[in-house]
Amino acid sequence: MAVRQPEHWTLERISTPVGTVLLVTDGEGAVRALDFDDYEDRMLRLLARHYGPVVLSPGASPAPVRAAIAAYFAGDRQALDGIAVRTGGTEFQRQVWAALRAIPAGETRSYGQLASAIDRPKAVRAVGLANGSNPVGIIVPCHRVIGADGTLTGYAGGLERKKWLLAHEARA
Amino acid sequence: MAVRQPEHWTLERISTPVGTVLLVTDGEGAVRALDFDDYEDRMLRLLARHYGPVVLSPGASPAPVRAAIAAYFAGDRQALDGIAVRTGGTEFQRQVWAALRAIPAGETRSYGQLASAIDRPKAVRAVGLANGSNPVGIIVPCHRVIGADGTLTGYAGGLERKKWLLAHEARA
DNA sequence: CCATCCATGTCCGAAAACCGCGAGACAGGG
DNA sequence: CCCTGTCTCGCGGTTTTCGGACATGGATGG
Repeated sequence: MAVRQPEHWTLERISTPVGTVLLVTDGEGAVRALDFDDYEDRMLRLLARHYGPVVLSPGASPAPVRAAIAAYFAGDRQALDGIAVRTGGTEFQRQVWAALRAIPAGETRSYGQLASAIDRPKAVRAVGLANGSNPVGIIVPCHRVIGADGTLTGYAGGLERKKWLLAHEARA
Repeated sequence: MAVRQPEHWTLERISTPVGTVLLVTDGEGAVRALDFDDYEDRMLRLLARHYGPVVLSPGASPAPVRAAIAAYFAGDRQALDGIAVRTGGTEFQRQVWAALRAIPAGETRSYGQLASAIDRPKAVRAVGLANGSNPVGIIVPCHRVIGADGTLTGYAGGLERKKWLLAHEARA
């Protein structure tokens, strides 16, 4: 690792029914990270790993992004679909995260199904790992992946939130 | 490791008495790398390590830099002193490389002396290593460092070139 | 004079550990 | 039987850890 121009991005704290979230957007308005504020250190660690030194300045996110998030929590399940997201990560992780966005709100998939979707039917645990290191929570819906037997298994923000999000998407 | 805006720099091939050299300069005219063309792959590897993906476009270097290099080979020993150099690397490596530029042309230092110069008298081998991974040959004069007993020891461009450069600086 | 040992920072490759899984085997309880 | 819970094991990408190599040189002991 070494010296490199640090990235300069914007950080906004947004209050939601599942708690305050941290939203990081870049100079072009794309979302780089979204996490819960009680896991702030993890988010920072992840950003550092993917991009090296990063400078975050508190400030307002692009209006379309804020609007989409508000709409989602207000009940518009598909409001997040149009948001531009840009991530680091390995080729494999990007594939997994891309596949996540293809799961429609209101539905779920098992880890195995997801693995098959990216043509690596046996890389089931690896998919779990990649899922767990998704830097853009909620928008990239890692919460829509559950165990083959229907168990919620795990969630980086706590199972309560996973449950809430799934219920929210089911009722809307 | 991961995605990151690639840097865009200029690459020029320059013919010299010690063979063709590759000169990389950034948008602000600072030298980022200089190596011999028979070690091109090593230079690219080093750039990649320090900066991540880098795009090099063949083109002319800034006039002052070219002039300085020409003057140096024509016999003006101190012509390289004013050239702006910017490097990656760890804190330790940067200290070593900075100390190198302080060695006047026509003189040499031992690895031990160099180590003492940066206040780490025992980090002798480490200095050797840092020396060997100097990305900016000739301008940052790693060739002016020799063994405590006067042996030339090693040089990333081959001992012949080290010998030639030292003789050149001695005779001018 | 020669052989050995050690300090020191960094890189690189190999190996091991880690897991947000899931299928199959088995034992109990109704 | 059927359903459930528990255990075991293989899966595969990523991260972490560890050990060696090195552009040296001074001290020590034969």
